[in-house]
Amino acid sequence: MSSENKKKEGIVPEPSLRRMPCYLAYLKLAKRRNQEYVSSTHIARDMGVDPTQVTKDLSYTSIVGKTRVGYEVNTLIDVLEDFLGFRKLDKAYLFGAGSLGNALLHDHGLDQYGLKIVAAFDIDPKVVGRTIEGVPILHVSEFEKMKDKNVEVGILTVPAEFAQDVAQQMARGGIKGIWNFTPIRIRLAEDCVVQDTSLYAHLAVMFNRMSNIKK
Amino acid sequence: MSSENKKKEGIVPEPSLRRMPCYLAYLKLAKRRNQEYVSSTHIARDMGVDPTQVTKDLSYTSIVGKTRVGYEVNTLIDVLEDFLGFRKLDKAYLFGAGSLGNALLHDHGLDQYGLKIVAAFDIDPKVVGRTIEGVPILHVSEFEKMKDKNVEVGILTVPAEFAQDVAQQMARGGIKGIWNFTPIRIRLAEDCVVQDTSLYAHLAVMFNRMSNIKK
DNA sequence: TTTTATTAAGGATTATTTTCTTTAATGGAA
DNA sequence: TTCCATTAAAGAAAATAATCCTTAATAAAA
Ligand SMILES: NC(=O)c1ccc[n+]([C@@H]2O[C@H](COP(=O)([O-])OP(=O)(O)OC[C@H]3O[C@@H](n4cnc5c(N)ncnc54)[C@H](O)[C@@H]3O)[C@@H](O)[C@H]2O)c1
Ligand SMILES: NC(=O)c1ccc[n+]([C@@H]2O[C@H](COP(=O)([O-])OP(=O)(O)OC[C@H]3O[C@@H](n4cnc5c(N)ncnc54)[C@H](O)[C@@H]3O)[C@@H](O)[C@H]2O)c1
Repeated sequence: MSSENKKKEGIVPEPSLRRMPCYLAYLKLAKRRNQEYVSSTHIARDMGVDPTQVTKDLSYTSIVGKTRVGYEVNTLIDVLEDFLGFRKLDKAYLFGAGSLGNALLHDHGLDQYGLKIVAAFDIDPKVVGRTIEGVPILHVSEFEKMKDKNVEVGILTVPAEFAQDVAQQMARGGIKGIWNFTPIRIRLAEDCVVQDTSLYAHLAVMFNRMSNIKK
Repeated sequence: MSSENKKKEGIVPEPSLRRMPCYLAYLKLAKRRNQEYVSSTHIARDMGVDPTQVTKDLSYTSIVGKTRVGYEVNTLIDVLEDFLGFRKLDKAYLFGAGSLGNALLHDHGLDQYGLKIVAAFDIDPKVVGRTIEGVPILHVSEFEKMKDKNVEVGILTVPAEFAQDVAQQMARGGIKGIWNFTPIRIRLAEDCVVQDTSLYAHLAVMFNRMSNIKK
């Protein structure tokens, strides 16, 4: 009888999820300052957000705060990292070892946040066969043969015109989550999550806000 | 009498701004297929969004659609690129030439979307003085002396603990828009825009949605 | 011990964003 | 020509998210 509700219940709003890594970063700085407890009031003041928004966001996790004291910093860090999936390391394939793909391959920061690129795929003979930062670049045709059940995340950095096709290929190959850096909206079956991260979109917002200020 | 309203009026909602680069990408593909006109109905169907959302979003620009026909593809591309600020090239400084900063320096895609990194700043003697992809890496102390009025955009890729300080330095040096890749919420005066782009936030959302599907 | 100030948490209210509905226009078919 | 199907655009309604308000708890001060 609650199966229709089940869909909604347990669903965390995207705005809240997006703020959580910010709280995490703030807490890590607080830990360095040897703070044992930190209250939503202080988090909110320091971060320039609303205090009740902080408690609401954190209430989606299992953390319980102490009245008049706040949240235990160490516990909250653990809870958040766990909740956000930053603790376990997900293996990922990268599709499209071009300019942006190369940039991501050169970046070591992601390892600390639960993501490890184990192989890259491309079609350009000039890059296929090479190795970047220890990650082999294979031809996309190799992907079909691999079917590694341990790799569920795919990073999509191919040119826009191939985005939809490659995404479908990824889904067929068992990829369950696509981190999509192209500005294309991917249409796929329900069992594959597509997370859009358009850098251009952020640039567009920044340019617009800048021109607003100049009146 | 309308000065209180002036603040609101002309303000484009962030969700709309974020969708616009997607429309642009879609239109460029349509142009390649030699489509002269494209309607909101078709854009919406292909992209998996609501048709009225498309018209609402596009109504923030100067474009006017033709009843029963749609929008002229070429005009809409021009209008959108102009509206989003992708036409004129903004010069940018990069602060923090570490793993992510290097990645951005190696990436040539941004040039096409209105952003050109002309110099990078760091404090690490191991990188200061070097050149990456033609971009010189200078010591941050050099920034103070430069005061180049033509550079209004700053890219922030320093470790979290220095983010606030470096951001303040940037604002003092005349930077009007900070593209913030750190997970820290920057607190600054009103005349400097801060655009947060936390890759971790997107990862967090993707991991969460993936675990939801697994039930 | 009593009071005070601060807090988490839950519910109510307000603001924002999305979706639905209606209207008027118009190219193309009959 | 007349009708029909499709569209942009504007306004209404619904859904979602942010903010405000209240309550109960409790450390610290008096
Ligand atoms: N470069 C950026 O700054 C940037 C920023 C945001 C988004 N993007 C988007 O990311 C995507 C890639 O951008 P880029 O600048 O790296 O382009 P790019 O042309 O440098 O790289 C694309 C790579 O994908 C490969 N490729 C093409 N078809 C393929 C296929 N079927 N399977 C696997 N690989 C294939 C190409 O050989 C090439 O190496 C584009 O959609 C772009 O819009 C780029
Ligand atoms: N690497 C990633 O994948 C990634 C993704 C998202 C966000 N981030 C964020 O981006 C930031 C940088 O990450 P990273 O992995 O590149 O770290 P990093 O340590 O590799 O690079 C940081 C660089 O900043 C320099 N620096 C330090 N203090 C400075 C100062 N005062 N002025 C100028 N430069 C200074 C350091 O010398 C170093 O070169 C962090 O805040 C991180 O959270 C990183």
